[in-house]
Amino acid sequence: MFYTFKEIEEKWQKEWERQKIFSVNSSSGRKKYYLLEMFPYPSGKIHMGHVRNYTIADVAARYKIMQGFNVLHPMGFDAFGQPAENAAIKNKTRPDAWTRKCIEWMKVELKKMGFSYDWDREISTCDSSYYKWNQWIFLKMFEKGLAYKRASAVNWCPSCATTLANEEVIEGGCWRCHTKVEQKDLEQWYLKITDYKEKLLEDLAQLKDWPDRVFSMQSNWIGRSQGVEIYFKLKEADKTIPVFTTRVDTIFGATYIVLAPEHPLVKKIVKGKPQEKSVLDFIDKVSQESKVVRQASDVKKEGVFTGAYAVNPVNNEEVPVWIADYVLMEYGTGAIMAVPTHDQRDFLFAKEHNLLMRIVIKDPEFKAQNPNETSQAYEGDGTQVNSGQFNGLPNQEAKIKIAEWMEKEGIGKIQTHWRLRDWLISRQRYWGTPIPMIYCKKCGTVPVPYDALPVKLPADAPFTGEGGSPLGKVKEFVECSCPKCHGSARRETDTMATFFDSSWYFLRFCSPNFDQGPFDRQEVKYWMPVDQYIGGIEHAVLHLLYSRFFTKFFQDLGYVDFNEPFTRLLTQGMVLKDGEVMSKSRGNIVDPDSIIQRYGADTLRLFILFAAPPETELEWDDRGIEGAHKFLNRVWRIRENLKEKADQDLIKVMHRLIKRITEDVESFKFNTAIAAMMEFVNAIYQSAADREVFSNLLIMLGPIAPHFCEELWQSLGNKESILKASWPKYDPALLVEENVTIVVQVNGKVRSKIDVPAGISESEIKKLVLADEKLKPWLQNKPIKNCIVVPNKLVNLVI
RNA sequence: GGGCAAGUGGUGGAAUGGCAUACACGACAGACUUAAAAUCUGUUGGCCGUAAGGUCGUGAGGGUUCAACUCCCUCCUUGCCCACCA
Repeated sequence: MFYTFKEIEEKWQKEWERQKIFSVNSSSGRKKYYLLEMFPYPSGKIHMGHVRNYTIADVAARYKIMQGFNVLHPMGFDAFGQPAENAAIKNKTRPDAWTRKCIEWMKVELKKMGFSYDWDREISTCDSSYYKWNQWIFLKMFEKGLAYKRASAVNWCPSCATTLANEEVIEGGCWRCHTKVEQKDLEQWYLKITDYKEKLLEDLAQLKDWPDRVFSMQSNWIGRSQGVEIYFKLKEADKTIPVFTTRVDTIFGATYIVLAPEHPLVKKIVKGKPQEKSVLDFIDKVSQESKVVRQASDVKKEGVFTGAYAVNPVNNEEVPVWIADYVLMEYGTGAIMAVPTHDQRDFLFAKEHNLLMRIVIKDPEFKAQNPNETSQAYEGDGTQVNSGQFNGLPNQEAKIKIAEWMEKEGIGKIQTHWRLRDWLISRQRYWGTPIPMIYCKKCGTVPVPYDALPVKLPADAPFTGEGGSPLGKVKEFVECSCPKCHGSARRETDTMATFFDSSWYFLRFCSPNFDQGPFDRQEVKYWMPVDQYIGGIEHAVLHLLYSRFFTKFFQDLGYVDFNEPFTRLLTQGMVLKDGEVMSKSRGNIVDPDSIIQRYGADTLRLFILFAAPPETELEWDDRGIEGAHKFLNRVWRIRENLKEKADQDLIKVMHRLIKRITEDVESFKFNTAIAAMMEFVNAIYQSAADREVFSNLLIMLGPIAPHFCEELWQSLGNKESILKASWPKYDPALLVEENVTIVVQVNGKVRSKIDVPAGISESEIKKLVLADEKLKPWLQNKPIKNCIVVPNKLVNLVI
C-alpha cells in the first residue's frame, strides 16, 4: 500500500498558496529570521544542484517557522546574462521573451518541490523596476568617485566577444566557455573595489560562521602582502627604480635587478646602447606571447641584459639591470631585486646567465657557504651572513631591523601591496543593464540625471554574435541629447556585468516593490543582515566579495547600519553521478522532474538530505531514492496501528530522539537527524505508539517531507497546518537512565560490560568490576597498576 | 611551488579523546503467498574456530595518552583554491 504522493503534494501546494502561509511582513511581533539561497539563473529547468541547495534551505525555513520566527524566505531570478542572448541568436527569439518563458517553467518546477517561498516578493533582475536601481547605484558610485572609466589592457574573451573581470578569468580561460582569454586595449568602466580592500580583508574576521575555505579564498584573492619598496638608483641617469620585496632580509644578496619588459624605463635606458636591438627584439617577442603562455610555470625564464647598472643602496654595489618575462608589470612596481641564492626563480635565471650569487641567509642544516655547491635556492629561515651590521641576527628579526633602518636612511619604505584589482564591469553585450552615461562633444562624460532613470533597454537589437556592443547598432537608443547643454550626444552602449545585479538583490527582497530608492531603509533595518545564506562554493570569491563590497558602500552612504550582509554562510556540496559532477556534456544528468513524477517531491527531498551532510559532495544513487520512498511508506503505515496509550519505554526513547533530532536540525546535520527519525520509526514498530508519539514524529519530519506530514497531520484531526504546530520539547527528567552499561577494559581492550545503577560512586563501580567473573582470565591475580573510571561510561584497568 | 580540506565495511555515510562501522543501500536467510512483488523479522568488516571465543582492523609509518578514526610529526593519495605575486 503506497501513499498517493501526487494528489497529496498538489493538494498541499494549493493549500499553502491559498492561505498565503509563507507571506511575511515586518510588523509581526516575532523575531525575524532571513534565510536566503543564491537565486538561480533562469535556464528553464531546475537541476539537482538547485534541488539540493533549496531543499537544505527549505528545511531550515520551515524549522524556524515552527520555532516561532518571522521567516523571510524569498526567491527571484538572476535574469540578465549571455545565455539568453545566445538562445536569441540560435532560436531567433527575443532575449526577454526567452527569459520570461524560462522563469515561468522554473517557477512551476520550484513549486512542485513545495518550497516555502514568499512569492509576493519575487524579483527578476531584467525588470526595469529592478535594473533602474542598478543604474541608480552606479550613479551614486560615480558621484563618489567609485565608478570611473579608463583605458587599459583588459581580459577579452573572443568567443563571448566581451570583456571579463579578473575574477572571471580562471586559469587563463573564460569562466563561462573556457576559451583562452586575450589582452585588448579598451576604454572601460571600472568600480573601485580596491578602496575597500582593507575593510574587505579585516571584516572577514567578523564572519565566524563562514566556512574556513571561503574565508581563505577571499583573503587569498585580496592578497595583502607586507614588504619594503627599495630604491635602486640608476648609475648613469638621474633615475630611480623602485622594487618591491617581502624578503628585505635578503637585500645584501641582491646581485642584479630585473624589470618587466613593459616597464616604462626600459626603452629610455637602452637608448643608444649596444644592447638596444636585442632588448627591443625581446620586448617584441614577449608582447606577442599571450598571458596564458607567459604565466605557465614550466616555461623557461628568458631575459636579456640592458647594458645599464644600478646601485644596491645597502652596500653601494653596482648591479646589472636585466629584463625578463617572469617579471610582471601588473604586480608590485614591475621591477624586482634578484636574490639568486634565496629565490628559486632568480636562482635558475642567474645560473642560465652566469650572474653573481651570494649567500646571505645561512641554512642551519646546510654547511656550504659557496653558492656553487647548491643546486637550488634556500628559501627558508636562518641566520644573516654577508649582511654588514646585521650579521648574526635571525633573518625574521633582521627583516624588521633592516626595514626600519632603510626607512631611516631614506633608501626604502615599508609598504603593503595588494593583489585585488578594480572591478571591470563593462560588457559588450545586449542583455544587461545599460550603463547610464552620456557622451557629449562639449560637456564630455555626463551622467544620466536620476529623474531620467531607468535608461531602458530597447526591446530588441541586432545580434550578430560578431562582437561589439549590440546597443551601438540601435540608433534610437544611442542618439540622445546632453542633459547639460541639450546638444546632441551619444549614450554609452555597454551594459553592466551581471554580477552587479546580484550584488545587492538580498536588499531588494526586503522591499521588492519600493519605488523611492533601491530599498526601503526601514524594511532593511528590520530584515537585514541575512541570518543564513546558502549556495555553491563556486561563488566564494566573485559574488560574495562583490556583495560585501556593495554592503560597505551602502554603509558609507548611510543607507544601512551593518557592514557585512551575510551572518552565516553554508556552501553546499555538489551532486555527483558515478563520481563525476552531473553535466550535460557528460550525459549523466538525473532530471529532478522525473524523480518527482515517480516518487514525489517529499521522497526526493528526503533522499537528498539523507545521502550526505550538506557541505560534502553527494553521490546520486537510484537505489537510495527507493530506500527513502520506502521509509515514507513505513511512516504512513504507523497510523493504522496507533494504540490508546504508548509504551512507557517508547516514550523515553522518544524524548531522547527529540533531543538528538533538534540538535542535529539546529546545526544542519540533516543526514543524522533523518537517521535518528528512522531509529524512532524502528522503535515504534517494535513497540506501541499513540497519537502523541506519532504527532511528534510528524512535526519533526514536517520540514523534510512537508506535504506528506501535512496530510497525516490533517488525518489525525488537526484543523490547522502542521507549520502552526510547535516543535516538540524533550523532558530532561525522562532522559535520565536508571541503569547504565559500563564498558570494562583491561589495558585499553574491551573485555566485559556490566550494568550498574546510574550515578553510583567510583569505589562502588570498582568493587563491582573486580567481582566480574568475565575478567578473571585477564587479570590472573596480576597487580592492578591503575584504574581509570569515566562515570557512567567506562572503566579501564591497567595491569 | 604555496595554502586549505579529505582519506572509515561491498556502497552512501556515523562516531571529534572513552564499545569503530549508528542509520540506510546492497546481499543472504526466514515468515506471509499457489507464485512473485510488496510487507514484516533476522544475519551481514577481514581472518582463525563447529562453537564459546580469539585476533587483526579507520591511506602508510612513527609519537603523545590508561585509552587515538579523533591530538602531534613524517609520508602517500585525492579534491579545491592561489600562483613566474617579488
